[in-house]
Amino acid sequence: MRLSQSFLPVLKESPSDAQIASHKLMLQAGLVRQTAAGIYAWLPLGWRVLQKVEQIVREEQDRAGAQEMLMPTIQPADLWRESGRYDAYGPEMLRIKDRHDREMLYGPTNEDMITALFRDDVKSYRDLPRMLYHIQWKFRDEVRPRFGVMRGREFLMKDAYSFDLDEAGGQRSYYRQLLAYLRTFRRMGIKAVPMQADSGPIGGKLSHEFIILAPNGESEVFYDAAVESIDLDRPGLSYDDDAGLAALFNEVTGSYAATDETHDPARWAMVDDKAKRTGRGIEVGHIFYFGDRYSKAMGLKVSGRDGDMVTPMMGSYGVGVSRLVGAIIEASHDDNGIIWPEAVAPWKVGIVTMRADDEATVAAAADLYQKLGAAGVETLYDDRDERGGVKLGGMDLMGLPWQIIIGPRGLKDGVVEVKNRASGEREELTPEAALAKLTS
RNA sequence: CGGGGAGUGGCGCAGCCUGGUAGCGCAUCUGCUUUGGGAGCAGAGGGUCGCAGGUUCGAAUCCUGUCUCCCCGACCA
Repeated sequence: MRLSQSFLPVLKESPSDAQIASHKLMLQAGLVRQTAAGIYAWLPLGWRVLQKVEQIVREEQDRAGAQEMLMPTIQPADLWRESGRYDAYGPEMLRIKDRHDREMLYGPTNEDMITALFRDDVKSYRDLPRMLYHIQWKFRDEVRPRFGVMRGREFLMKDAYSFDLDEAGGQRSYYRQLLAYLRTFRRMGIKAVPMQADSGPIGGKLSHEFIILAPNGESEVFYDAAVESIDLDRPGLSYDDDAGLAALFNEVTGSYAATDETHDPARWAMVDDKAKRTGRGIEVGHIFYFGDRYSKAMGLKVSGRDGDMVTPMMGSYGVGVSRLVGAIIEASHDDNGIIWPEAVAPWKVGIVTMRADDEATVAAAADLYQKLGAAGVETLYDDRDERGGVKLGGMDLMGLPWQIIIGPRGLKDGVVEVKNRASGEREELTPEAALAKLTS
């Protein structure tokens, strides 16, 4: 992408609305614009990142054996009456009426709908187990949205649902998602710690939330460093290996990890002092096993092996996709701007010309831009007629992992500068060497 | 929902107390000079001061109502 032809509005000062780093940076670097309280438009830069995050989530769900589908944002109220949640769900649910005065709502989640869909077409134990997911916008009319996209009213969420014949099967599905989540967050280049969670109003026995550590996190966290070093690539750990999955689960639950809500000082005291880790965190995922809570209420039954009717056991597994974008920034930035982990960066490389009026500079930049593109490296080329400093500041703010800085001074010696955003390291390389380095 | 704060060119703000017809920085546009970490000079464009009433000869400014946004708390992916 050539910056001169793009819509990437970067602000010199950050709007006064924003309070925390990620929110400020998202506005300043032009990722989002607020449309109403807790509702955001995603501009090209933010949208690219959001899609990267979404794609990682999607790939890991697919690997775990879940099938993607798409359910609507608008749902009929009657669906929620069936599960008994329509009246139970508070004012966070956005209730609307269509022109025929039918009661509708903008979905805050989809357990009810998926249960109905599954019920209507699945009749036999042979069709179980199944795991389904979709990535869709949700709306929860929070009393007080804040922190930008981390606590918005409208948000993009991946929610998966598992259907199993019995509790053991449900547990297996849960373990699979646990592994999928650990792999998902690791791929994004962030540290997300699984913590035993209170399963809350949904009810159920198994529940974990995944917390990204960030100084501005909403809750305080306490955990044993051992949970950070779980090997996810070891032999025997696969989605088809029950023993391996169970071992993983034991490893996760065997180490103390809790937020302030569930913190147990007595158990905490038993953790080795050297392994104790505390800090603040942001919840980016939550997995639940809730058994027959919805299947029972909504009459989901299948014929069992012996001809009897069986009520499937369910679980649901959420990832706050849009929230993750904010959370990643919260966990990865400095005074100059965002520092994207490469896996979610909007572009891998940014090219800056220090002198847009120097022919050799522009030619070298255009050549590198073309070659990087041909090699499949996502590159943003700042070809604007701006001063070097302005462009460098912009690059730092936008946080692309690599910058190639090209100017007459270096070209005189046949080199360009390659800068790593995260470490700040700079190297002077020939354009060919720079190309080789960034395409390898 | 309780408590606090704010709405004035695109962004950040001053002006309001003590009414007299709107200003500053940045951004934008034009020209010239500049050019390796957010340039200088000269000029230009852009605002019914959130909205609605009221007081007054006159309202950004005073009064009433209303909407929106932000912050703290309670609540949440």
